[in-house]
Parts: sequence; C-alpha cells; structure tokens
Amino acid sequence: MSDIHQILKSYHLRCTASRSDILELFAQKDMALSEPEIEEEMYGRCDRVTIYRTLATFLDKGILHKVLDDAGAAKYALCADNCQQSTYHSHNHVHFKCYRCEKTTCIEEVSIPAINLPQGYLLEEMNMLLQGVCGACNLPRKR
Amino acid sequence: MSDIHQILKSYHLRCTASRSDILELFAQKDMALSEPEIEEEMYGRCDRVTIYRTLATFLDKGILHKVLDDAGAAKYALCADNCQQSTYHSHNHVHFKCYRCEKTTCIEEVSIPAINLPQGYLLEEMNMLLQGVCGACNLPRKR
DNA sequence: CTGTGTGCAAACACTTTGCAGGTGT
DNA sequence: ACACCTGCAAAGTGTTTGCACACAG
Repeated sequence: MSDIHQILKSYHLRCTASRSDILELFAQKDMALSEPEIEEEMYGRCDRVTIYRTLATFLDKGILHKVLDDAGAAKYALCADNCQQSTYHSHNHVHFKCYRCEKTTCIEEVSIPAINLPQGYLLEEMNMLLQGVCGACNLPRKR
Repeated sequence: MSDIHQILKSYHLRCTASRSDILELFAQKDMALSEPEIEEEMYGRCDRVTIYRTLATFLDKGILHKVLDDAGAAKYALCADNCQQSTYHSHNHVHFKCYRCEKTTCIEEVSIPAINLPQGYLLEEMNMLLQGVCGACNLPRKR
C-alpha cells in the first residue's frame, strides 16, 4: 500500500479517502495550512466538517501541530519525525510567515533558544512566529 | 483632566467614553484581552462594533499590539512605552499564557533572543508565546 | 457486522460593513 | 459646524454539534 496508508495505520487510524487526501496535501505543500485553504485544495472532494474533524483527529494523534498565526483562521502543520523524541511532544522549531508569498513554513534548522522565565513560572509549551520575507521571495532579480 | 484623556490626546484621538473606558480597562487589567472579554467587562456600556473599531484604531496608532493566541479570538495588549523607541515599532518581549488562570501577560523582563535565520530571509516581526503555569498560580500551598 | 467516519443542516462564535444619527472639538 | 464616532442591523467568515447513512476492518 501507499506510504500514506502506512502512516495512518501506524497511528491506529482507519484509512479513508478524506484522511489520505488531507495528509497527502500536507506532505506535498510542506507548509502550514488552515481549514479554508485545505477546503479550496480539495475542491469538493470532502466536506468542510470532515476537514475540521480530521484536523482534530490528526492533532490529537500528534500527526499535526497548531501553528500560531495573527490572521483569522487556525493553521496546522505536519509534525517532524523528531517531535515525539523528547519526553513530551514538543515543537521547538520556529515558524516563519512570509509577507509576500503568504506561506507559513517550519524552519527546522532553527530551534527556539532557551528562555529564562522569572522565578515560579512553569514552562510547558513554546511557540515562535517570525514574519518578514522568506528566502525564495527575497531573491535578487536577474537582469 | 485624567491621564487617559492625556494619552488619547497625545495620539491625536478624540476622547470619547468608549475609548477611555477601553483604554482604562487595559491599564487596569494589565493583560492581553480579546473583544469578547472586553465586551463582558463593559457590560453594555458600549456596542460590540465600537469595541472592534476602537481596537483597530488603537492598533493603528500603536497604543495596542496584537498578541498571538492559539484559541478562538484575537487578543490585544498595551504597548509599553519603549515600543516606539527603535527605528520601527517592535514588540520583542515574550508573552506568557497560563493554563490555570488563563491570563496572557507580557513578560517585559524577558526579551526575545536573537535568531539566526537561513540566508536570504528578511526578518520584520517576531512573536513568542510561552504557555504553562504562571508564577502566581504556581505558588506552593500554605498549610 | 460493528464501530467509526462522513455529509448535510443548523447553530454558534468572531469580525466586518453600511448607514443614520449623535458627539467632541 | 463639521468631521468623526457610535449604535443598530445585517452579512461575512471560521468552527462546532446532532443525526442519519456509509464504509473500513
């Protein structure tokens, strides 16, 4: 069977058309996606509600993680393989949102630096969103 | 006149009841607030739409800044005096959201560490959200 | 066959827009 | 007096829930 099928199986999820389509979309696009964006890409192949429920399922299983965004809709991205490695599921990489191409991507190479919180604080999750112009959009123009 | 009045005047804004109420609320609460939260605190003293428009105005003038959040509604917080100091308006402090008291606060003492992005990236804005248990909620219980 | 996933309808929550009337300066 | 602010109504978007049917295992 396909990779996708295997992945779903490994998370003890039934392999349905919607689930493989959505998972494949994330793998292809390699960027953070919101439900409306997914819906557009699916072009009626599955219902909006199914997308929301699938996102919730994937989030729950640790296939996806939420990505912070300052716009209207919640975004999600594939977890890297090493997400599960530490004691608890963590995503200490940085997300970058480009003002030009509008894409939000995970910068796996950059990890979030350590932070010294004031005494008494208990840190459980860290998220960092950088915004600006990405490498691809910032290329010098040829003449 | 009151402080609030002075502040509004300094931003070239008319001093209206809604504006001073909302600005005062932010000053009192000293935490990030969403429109629904503000609406509740205002208890009918002004319309929901006015709150949204006031938030937009304050954001535009640099009185408030957006605070990232993984929940439903957008949150806003007062800009510190030093926001305006650098060449362009920046908020390189960390935000902390407590799982217990649900408050999101600005940790002014901690600034976001420098990040080395891959070549070609142009950084314009940085946001960092930490989540866990805040100092106040994490106090050891007395017996 | 059975439990889980899906689609549809509807409700809910957050946010924006248009317009008429009110208010700060 | 005039520009700007506010309230109301309505519509636009994002998200959740209930229920009947469909389908994977």
